[in-house]
Order: sequence, then C-alpha cells, then structure tokens
Amino acid sequence: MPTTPDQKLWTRTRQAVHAEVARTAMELFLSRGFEATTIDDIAAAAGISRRSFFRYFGTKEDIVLGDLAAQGELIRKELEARPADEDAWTALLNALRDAPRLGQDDATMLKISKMLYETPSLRARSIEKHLQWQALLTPEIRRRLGVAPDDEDDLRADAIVACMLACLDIAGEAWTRSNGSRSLEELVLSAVAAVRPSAPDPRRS
Amino acid sequence: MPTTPDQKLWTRTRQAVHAEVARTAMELFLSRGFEATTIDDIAAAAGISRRSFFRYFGTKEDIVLGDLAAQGELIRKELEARPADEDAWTALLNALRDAPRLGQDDATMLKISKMLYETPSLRARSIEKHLQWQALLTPEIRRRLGVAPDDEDDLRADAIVACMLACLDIAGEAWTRSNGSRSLEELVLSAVAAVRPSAPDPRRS
DNA sequence: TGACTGATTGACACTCAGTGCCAGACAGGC
DNA sequence: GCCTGTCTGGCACTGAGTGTCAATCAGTCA
Repeated sequence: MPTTPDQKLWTRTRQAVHAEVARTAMELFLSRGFEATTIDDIAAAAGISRRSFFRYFGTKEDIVLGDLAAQGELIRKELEARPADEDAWTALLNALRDAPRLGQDDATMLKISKMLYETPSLRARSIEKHLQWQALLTPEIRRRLGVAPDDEDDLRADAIVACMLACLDIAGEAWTRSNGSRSLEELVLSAVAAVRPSAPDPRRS
Repeated sequence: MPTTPDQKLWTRTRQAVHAEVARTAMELFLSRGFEATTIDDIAAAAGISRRSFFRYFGTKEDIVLGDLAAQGELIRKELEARPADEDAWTALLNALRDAPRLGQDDATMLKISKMLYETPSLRARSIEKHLQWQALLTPEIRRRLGVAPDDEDDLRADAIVACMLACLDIAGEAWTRSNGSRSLEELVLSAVAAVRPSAPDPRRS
C-alpha cells in the first residue's frame, strides 16, 4: 500500500506527518493569512505538539518555501543534462522550462504567490532560496563557459546566473500581478530578451 | 553650536541619540558579532531603555542597513540627472558610480560587508533593500525607454534594473571575498559586460 | 511666572518564534 | 523479554517586537 515501497516505517510516517502538517498549515495560511497564523494554531490543527512542529520545520516560512530548495536541485540536474552546444542563456532557459514542477496547481500557486509578495518575511526567505539556486547553478555555467571553478576574478558565469534568476523573479512578480493570466514562460523570455547579449545563433528546441 | 542650524531641539537630540545608538551598536556588532549582540546589550551600552531603542530602530537589522534606504534615494536622484542621451545601462552605471556614498571608510565597510554576508537575517534584509532600490529606479528607466509607467506588459525596464542590481550584488560579494583588494567599480563593470547587450555606442564619460 | 500642549521616556506586561533539556513511548533487532 | 535508537510532548528559557501608561521635559502662550 505504501507509495514508496519498502522503507523503514519511521521514514514513511515521518514523511506522512510532514506532508500532513504542511497541508494543514497551508490551509490555515490561505484562509486567515500567513502572519495571522501562529505555530500554535498549526500544531493544534495538525494534532501535534508545538515542540514537534519544529522537528519537522525549522521555521514557519519553511512550510511555504521548503519545496524551493528541492526545486533548485531539480533545475541543476536539468541544466547539467542540457546539450553542450547550447550557450549559457539558452541552457538556463531550457532547464528552467523543463525542470519538473513541485507544488500545487496553478490556482493554488497563484494564491501562494500573492501571499509571498505580500508577506515581507516570506519574500525575504524566498530570495534567500534564490541565492541558493544561484550558488547551485553557477558552477555548471562556469563549466560551460570554460571558467575554472575557483577563479575568483571571472564573474561572467555569476553575472549570467544572477541576471537569469532576477529575470525569473520579475517575471514571476508580473505573472502574479496579472493573476496568472499571462504565460510565465513568455514573461521570462521577454524579460531575458531585454538584457541578453544579442543571442549567438539560439537553438529553437 | 548646532551643526544643523535652527531646528527644534527635539529633532536635534533625536538625531544625536539615533547616531549615538547606531555607533554604539556597530561597535558591539563588530567586536562580538551581530547575532551574539542582543538589543538589551545595545540599550544598556547606549544608556537608554530597551523600549526606547525600538523607538529609534524598528529592528536590529535596521541599525546596519538603515542607510541603504537613503542611499537608494540618492542613486535615484543621480539617475534622474544623467543626460538623456545615455542609454539605460550607461545611465545606471554612472548613477551608481557617482552617487554620494553614505557610511564609513573602506576598512569598516569591509568588516560590515563580511558581517552582512555571514549573517542570514542581515543578508535577507539587505536584499529587501535592493528590491526597494529596484522599485525606485525602474520608473526612471521606463521613462528613458519610453515605456508607460503603468504598462504591465513591458518588462524591459524592470529586467534591466533588476540585472544591474544583481550585478552590483555579485560584484559586492566578490569585492568582499577579495578583502577589498579589487576595485568595486571594475568588478561591477566586468559583471555587467557579461550580460549587457552589445553596447549601442556607449559614451565614455 | 505659571499653565497648557505635545513629544519622549522608562517600566511593565504581553505575544510569538525558536531552542535546550528531559523523561516517556515505541518500533526493530537480538 | 531486553537493549537501542528515534520520536514525542512538556517545560522552561531567550530574544525580538508591541501595547499601554504614567512621568518627564521642551516650547508656547498668557
């Protein structure tokens, strides 16, 4: 019956509780707001003790943003798998486009996204996660550009990754402002087009 | 005797106390670390009550980053004053270069900078400030590009400003890693060069 | 000089996030 | 049945940040 076959019972129950707490908490957040929901509320609703909550989530923000860390890893994997003849920008764009999405359907994502832009502490944490993505993706872009991993003087890879993520960010913000009516991918492309050096023979794939 | 001529005594003492508390707090931060310094420590060292501290600074982070908000306004002013025939990138670069610096000498700035990159809560707040800069500078770049201020569809200005600030950020990080040995301006230029679309006849001024 | 106004102050109590510690419950291997 | 390692709830604690209130003090007007 278990989705993930034979694992220690501990591991399975732990994952189940984790998911259940996250689900309960997100319901509370979306109904009464992130800041108005206390950890005690969540723990009570999920039927665990306050102390145990902190054994599953380091902070309240992690409930909302926990997936982002994993998502970064998925993007890195996707980026590594891009063909070697794609330039840095194209590879990044394709990796972002093709990386499997974690999380909910679009309608829920929009609600979460709105909450994120309205809540300073969430916004701050989400940008911290973007910094983690940057640290994750930069080595791969360095490799692609033929820059040594420890070359402190060459900022080209860092700049490209940072700008790509900045474009992703403003595109996400625009997507949220448009209530999800516009295509995120097109928004990202239009943002990148404004800064990307005249594309050197881009592959259309 | 007062530096700022005739103002209400209240205003003058308030500014004096503000500056004194900030100075005292920065000393504590630099000697024993940001997180290891509590608000009670600061209040005690500055000779005011804990409650009064929060009447001068909303958060502990504001002591370190309070200047950044004002700095953003200075950059915006500088940007507005750039000649109309400079393209967006050049105008931004020159505004960042010429805006008057608030804050300490380079050695202290380096210490603060190191502390900033080592302390997650400070890092998060500083990026929030960068977002404020972005909101501040984008309208001016929109104007320069001839984009209507309320045009939600055109992300070009947003993208350029966001990428410029991203470049400033990674340059600042590289500057800090190099212990201030490299020129921040050159680092910014080299980062921007990696992403800026082939400069349309850049003015060298 | 004295009364009034308004901003500032310290003290106290409070909420909430997050951590350390400890004793008990419980699954799994022997 | 015993031992081991993990998870759990409860309790106490720190530290940030807020609301409230009475006392203080600069500035003003009479």
